[in-house]
Amino acid sequence: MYEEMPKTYDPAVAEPEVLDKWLSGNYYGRRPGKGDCTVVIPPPNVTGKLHMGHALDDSIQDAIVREARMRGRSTQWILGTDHAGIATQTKVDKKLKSEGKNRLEMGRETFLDACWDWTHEYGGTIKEQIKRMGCSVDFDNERFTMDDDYAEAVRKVFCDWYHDGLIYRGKRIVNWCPNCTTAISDDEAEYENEHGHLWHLRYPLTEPVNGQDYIVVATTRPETMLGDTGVAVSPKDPEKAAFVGKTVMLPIVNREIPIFSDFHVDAGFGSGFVKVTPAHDPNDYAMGEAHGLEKINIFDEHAIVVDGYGEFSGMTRDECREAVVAWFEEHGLLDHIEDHEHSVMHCYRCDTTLEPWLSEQWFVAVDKLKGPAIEAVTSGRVRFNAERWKQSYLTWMENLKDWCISRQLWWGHRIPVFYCEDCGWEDALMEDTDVCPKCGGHHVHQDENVLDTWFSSQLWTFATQGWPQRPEGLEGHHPTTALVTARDIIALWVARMIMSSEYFLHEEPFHDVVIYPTILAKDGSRMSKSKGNGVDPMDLIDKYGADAMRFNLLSLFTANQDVKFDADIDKRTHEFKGSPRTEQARAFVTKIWNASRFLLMNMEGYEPGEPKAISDADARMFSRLAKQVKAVTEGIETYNFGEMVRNLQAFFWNEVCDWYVEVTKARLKLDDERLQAQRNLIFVLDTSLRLMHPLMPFVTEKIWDAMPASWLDVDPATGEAVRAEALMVAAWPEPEAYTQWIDEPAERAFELMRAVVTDVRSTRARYRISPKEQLRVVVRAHGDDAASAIGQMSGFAASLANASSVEVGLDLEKPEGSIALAGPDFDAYIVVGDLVDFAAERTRIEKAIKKAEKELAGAERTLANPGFVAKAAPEVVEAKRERAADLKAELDALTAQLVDFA
RNA sequence: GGGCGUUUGGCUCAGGGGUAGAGCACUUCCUUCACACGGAAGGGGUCGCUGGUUCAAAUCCAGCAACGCCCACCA
Repeated sequence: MYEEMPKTYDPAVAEPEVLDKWLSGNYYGRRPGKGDCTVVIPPPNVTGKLHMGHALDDSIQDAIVREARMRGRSTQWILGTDHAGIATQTKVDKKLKSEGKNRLEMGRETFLDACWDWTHEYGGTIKEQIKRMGCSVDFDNERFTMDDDYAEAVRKVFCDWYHDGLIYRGKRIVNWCPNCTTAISDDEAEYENEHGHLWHLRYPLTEPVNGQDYIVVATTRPETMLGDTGVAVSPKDPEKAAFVGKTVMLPIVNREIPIFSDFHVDAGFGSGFVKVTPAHDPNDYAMGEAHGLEKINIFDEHAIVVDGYGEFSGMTRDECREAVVAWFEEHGLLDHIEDHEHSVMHCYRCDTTLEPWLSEQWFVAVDKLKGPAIEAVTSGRVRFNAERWKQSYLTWMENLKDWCISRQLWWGHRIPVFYCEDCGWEDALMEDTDVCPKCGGHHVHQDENVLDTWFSSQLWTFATQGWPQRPEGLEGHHPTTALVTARDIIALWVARMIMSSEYFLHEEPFHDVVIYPTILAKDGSRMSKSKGNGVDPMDLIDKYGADAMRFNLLSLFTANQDVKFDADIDKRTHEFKGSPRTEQARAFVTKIWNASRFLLMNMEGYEPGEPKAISDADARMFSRLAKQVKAVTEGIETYNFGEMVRNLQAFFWNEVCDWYVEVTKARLKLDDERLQAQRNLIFVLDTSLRLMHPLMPFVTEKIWDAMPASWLDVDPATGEAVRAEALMVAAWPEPEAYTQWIDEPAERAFELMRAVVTDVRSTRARYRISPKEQLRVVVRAHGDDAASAIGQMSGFAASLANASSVEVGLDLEKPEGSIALAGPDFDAYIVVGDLVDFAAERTRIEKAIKKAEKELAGAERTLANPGFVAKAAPEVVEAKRERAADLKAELDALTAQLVDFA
């Protein structure tokens, strides 16, 4: 028992021990149960480390899963990682470069081996970190998006969609990263505002219009003029109407290009003339399509100007821009330059400026997928928490455009489309082939592209559970319970999971989408590597323990869209200095430990038995406990962690430790009450530990190890105590089983006793009377209820207030040399002898009178308002009347007291 | 441009039509046999501004302001 409990709780020692117990006990995997709780972890990048977002995400999920497990549901928290195509390939590229190698020289096969090596080397990190947090994920069933069976699922999805006509190939403008040399999706592109210029260039007209022999176009990207194939004006711009149908002679390349009108053009911007470069701008592409313009690609895959443009060929975008501007200036065609701020797209991986680039890509047609995915949410089959995210999702979904899924990478799921060079046959296949099924030729090759990483992660809820090979694996476990994730991947991931699940399984992938707030740095800025203001969750665990970190993070989880994390980071070294709130959470962990330790020190002679209220102090404690059981259960199941966690802390610290344990100390010394007091205490402690376990699993488990069986462990049929192997698999306190304890009168009675104690304590503080000096206390109750409630607990009051006696009655006289404190329910007289400071008491009473008069005046004004009496709810009116009566009683008492101190 | 969020004591934030809350910080007292990572008692706010709805507004509505986020995007 308590001998096993060291005086101070050291998470660094205890947490690994507890972890061993859980892992060796095999509690993490799925067990049969009543009801299901399946949760998939949002797959972190295989190369990643846990960041604060993950730490919060995983704390929430673990709380959900642990509570469900204790409630007897069949739980599985599926662990897995994502191959993260671009991210991994970029890192492996970098590593190879540092070794003087490059992937083009080594070839695809060797490069993929290098990627696998990298994966194996770094893949374990995140798993260990998740383990260290205490997350009860199923470590024996780990998934990876590049596993063979997962790859088969990805391939099936591709082939099915290909054959169902949802996947097509086309030449489109895509966001091209010239550094990663791949297309990336719109969602992976990031806009950044940049200070640039608006160059006004003169394009000579082939024949003058209204006496003008040139027009001026305005552009932020003069280098793209080499690929211009038209000039557009706004149809709403009457001044430009005369130019429509004319042509200009494009300088440098001497191409005659038409002027036309198109709604894309804003007459008010720039010069009103827009140069149109269909191959290098999405809007221009659309205009080019509409007006049948040629699409001329002037850049290669590295954004170098291609051959055929003389001196400009071979230049980078920046060089070319400079050279083109210089050329225009030289030839007197540079009209003028304006400063101009505009947003520029950057690659989310390498931050290179993206080039809108015309290339052959694979797309998913989303028209057929959208409808069911929208319906899943509008019908309520998928609920967003907080609900406000529902609208973002629907808006995004409604504006969804076809999804570019091909990436010009090597690391990833290769597109399973095969081409015959002999007869032109093409098909998507589940099995590789090198023979053409149509002509029998041997010149068959596979598409070189790989799939967007999100294409594989969209299958996460079902491909991790055996789809399509073992559909029975999903039985009862899909849809999954909840998806807990960050709001920035609602579109990227959540939406696509819903689309694919609806398509292949005709059901939603999860019932609840829980969006947690973004964790910002202390000053409200984003945590980022470049700023060095990020916090490593492992630093928090090192310093405060996993429980403290989890508890603090959960207390931050409200419906807010972001929260500031109070960590101090050294500005120079980026070293983590501390987090006051986490420190406070650790203090709470210590508090739980010490309170438990105290109880276990007093368990001599204990035997398990039924908790019984032998006073209102017990009854009130059990009542508060019952309410807490309900609040915690509902809090977890409705994902209201912030509020629930704060209330639970206040409950345990204030109600259990500060009042109940203190009240009970005296009773542990009484032979005839000791056993029942022990039983009651253990019952309250055991229930509390179970409630706190999903939030702070380590310390609660560790304490539970040292605890004797409580009434919760007693089998009602046999009367035998049967303790579970571990708290994490012990039974949850079910709210219905606790409602019998709710006792409002006892709670009110206890408040009266508490008020007496507080009166004595504040008087003591005011008169600087040593806590060691016993005081005589007389309580004149204002009614039978108060008299009996306080009378019943006067022993407690005496011990808590260190009073020699607490005398309670209806008609007691104020003793000589006493201070009087008036309240609505009783007057308390505290005998301080000749210490009484008449002037000070007068001041205090006058202050109290003023306060009471002010409130009474307000209450009477309200009661005098006919509208209030007529329209307010009857119970509100009644409450107000009672309050007014109480205030009057208090005022009478105060006024009477004032006389004594005249 | 569209959408969203925030604005409450020195700090960080809860709450939410009917007498302003917590933690930290602050003041005073207490090392009494679970805990000083503790206990007790205190001080401190006209809940961003302006209107409106209501018997009653910090709370609901509208407008405004400041700050922040997301989406779209101007060649």
